Amino acid sequence: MPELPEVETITSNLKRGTAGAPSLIGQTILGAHILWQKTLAEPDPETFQAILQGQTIQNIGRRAKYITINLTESILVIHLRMSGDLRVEPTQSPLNKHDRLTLDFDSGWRLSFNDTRKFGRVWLVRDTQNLFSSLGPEPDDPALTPERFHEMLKTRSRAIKPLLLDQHFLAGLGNIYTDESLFRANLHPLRSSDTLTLQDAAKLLESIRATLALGIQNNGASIDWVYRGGDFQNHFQVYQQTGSPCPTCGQPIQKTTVAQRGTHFCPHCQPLKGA
DNA sequence: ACGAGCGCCTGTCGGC
DNA sequence: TGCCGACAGGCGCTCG
Repeated sequence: MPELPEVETITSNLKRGTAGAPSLIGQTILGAHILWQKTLAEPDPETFQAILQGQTIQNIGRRAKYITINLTESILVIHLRMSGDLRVEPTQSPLNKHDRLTLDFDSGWRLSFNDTRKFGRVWLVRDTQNLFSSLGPEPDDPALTPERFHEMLKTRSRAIKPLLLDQHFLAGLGNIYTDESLFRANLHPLRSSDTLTLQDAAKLLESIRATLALGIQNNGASIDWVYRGGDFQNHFQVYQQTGSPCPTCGQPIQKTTVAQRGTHFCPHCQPLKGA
């Protein structure tokens, strides 16, 4: 499910609260329930429960596609992977199908990690250094200038789509926002990264930022049965638009496979140069 | 350094 | 209707 905009939406909902649930800031943890063992990456279940007990949520944030929940003495880190979701509901309400891990708070509310495909992971750590040290920059980092981005692209010789999907290169993009960003930048998904000019790099960076901002503005994208509440799927220009006319030129959008991922693009607006 | 293939999982959809 | 393969918003691993 989630790429940066969806994770950002979920994070800010937890932090600010919603119409149906309070903010988690200030809530104290009574206990944890682990319903699927492999969801907990570290530490072991006993240590996890013992450490969490009695800790209070101080802050909630996001780094790349990770959600960070700062507690009194530890940090709870959550990655939703493909199908994960976080829900805040009354402790008395029945568990949902595919709930994998839950936290009960003293306020009578519960945070549940629901994850159909069981790919999601939860860590409880002292600090996030080990988890985050190899991540690329956030796309909206002001230090990421067009010149710097151009340098990063030039030092690699890789098809641009798999490179953008690589979280060690740039953090936050997934399949949807990569396809949409490349379309906006008029770049073919197989274009080799070291052939981009400074102008290409600047346009790509601007396209990534605009696409992510639009995604966040629309609370992310809701597709299939997984994530609900977002509207960005109504703004897709190429993703899942196979055969539909390109919004710019009218030629049919094509679908191929790049890096084992479904890839949507306009062959006319995104011609392949320097593959 | 790079890309391909696969594993991890459950659910949905289209074709027959 | 039922079965079966393809596919799905992610990512870490091995291999060549």
